[in-house]
Amino acid sequence: MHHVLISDPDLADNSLLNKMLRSELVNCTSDLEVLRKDPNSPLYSVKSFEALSLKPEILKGVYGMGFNAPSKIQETALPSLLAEPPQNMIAQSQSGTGKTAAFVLTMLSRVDTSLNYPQCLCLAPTYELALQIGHVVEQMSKYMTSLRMVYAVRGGMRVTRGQLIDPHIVIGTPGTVLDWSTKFKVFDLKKIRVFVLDEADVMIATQGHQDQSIRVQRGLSKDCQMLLFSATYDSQVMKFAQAVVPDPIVIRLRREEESLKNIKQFFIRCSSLQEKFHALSNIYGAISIGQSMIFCHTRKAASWLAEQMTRQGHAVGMLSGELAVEQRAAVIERFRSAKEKVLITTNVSARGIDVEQVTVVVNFDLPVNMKGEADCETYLHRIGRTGRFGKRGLAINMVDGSRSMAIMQVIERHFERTIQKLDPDDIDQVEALEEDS
DNA sequence: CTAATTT
Repeated sequence: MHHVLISDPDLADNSLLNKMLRSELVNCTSDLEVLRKDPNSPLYSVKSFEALSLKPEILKGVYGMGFNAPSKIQETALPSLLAEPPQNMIAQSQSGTGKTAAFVLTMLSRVDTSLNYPQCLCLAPTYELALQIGHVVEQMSKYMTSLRMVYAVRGGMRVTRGQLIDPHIVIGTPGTVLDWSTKFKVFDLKKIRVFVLDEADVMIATQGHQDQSIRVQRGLSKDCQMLLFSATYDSQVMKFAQAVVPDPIVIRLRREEESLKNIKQFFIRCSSLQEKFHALSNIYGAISIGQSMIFCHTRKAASWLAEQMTRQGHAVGMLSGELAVEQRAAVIERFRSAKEKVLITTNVSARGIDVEQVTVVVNFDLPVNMKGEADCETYLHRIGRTGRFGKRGLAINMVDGSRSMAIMQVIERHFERTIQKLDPDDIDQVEALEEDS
């Protein structure tokens, strides 16, 4: 039945879509919390991509990516994302649950490829994340032959002041997008119909990219659909988000710690930097960890550690903001294709980066904020690089001294999950863990 | 120099 309907070109029509939504969809799942302006209006959930009456070429792209059925967040978010009139959304869902596909699907559904100007705009906090989102756009739009996309990132395409660009979708980092839209005027923010903020909490946080993201947002038309996605929003940021986004549907996980269920967390107590390095070197010397990411607090620490590990004979990659853009693309590509199994990095890779083979995350330095306090949001994002899509993962925290022990305990209490002690000399412990996970 | 962002 569905297939007959999909082949009908009229199905792109949203009034038909709405009819279908009302007749075929069931109530939303119980572990998501949904807040709306009018809590009495019906809310729908969808169990198949067919039920969304997507354009056939988009549906083909979705299946071509190996997606068979909507993920949990997609079940609830997609009907609202695609409904007419467009609705704004603030969505929270754990790492690796299909947020990117959800908003890319929305952009592709709303774009009109017969109009040769940008209609969808997506902002991400880093260069690597912008590339990753772009890859999802490319795959999902494989059968939309006339669709064009462009990256607005540092070191990317050069533009000329006043010379309008014609891609339909712009993916970029905040500074470059702001330059393109306001300084160079190569596209009109007023013509954007879907605006996506990925990793939205860090994009609007005072200590993050707030200025540039909000300046872009203020240039948008009143009726532009605004979508905010992230795995985490601290209460302040959520409050600000709700003040900035008009009448949003808010979809949140009821329990944050759900996302930690499949990740085993450990700590190793050390007394100095040298000791941390030796403990780390022991771990990597004794066992073959699939693929892993090691997070450091500073660029300097990351390049120092990479050098030390290399000297010890480990093949490692290093990624931080001190690299040139071309180098960054090369490093992430080598890591993705498992040419290098270990990536030593900073918070530049804490969010969003999706490399399926990553089974271990090491916090060589625990994440702290500007004030030197535990940064629980970043912790969750970092260890969320593993255990994606319900797979098991391992997180190892290197603790040196009482201050970092206190930081770890704050994190432990925040998530109400025990972080077990690991003896750095007892490698068998780790091996057993690895087999487990 | 916390990290990221600022073609």
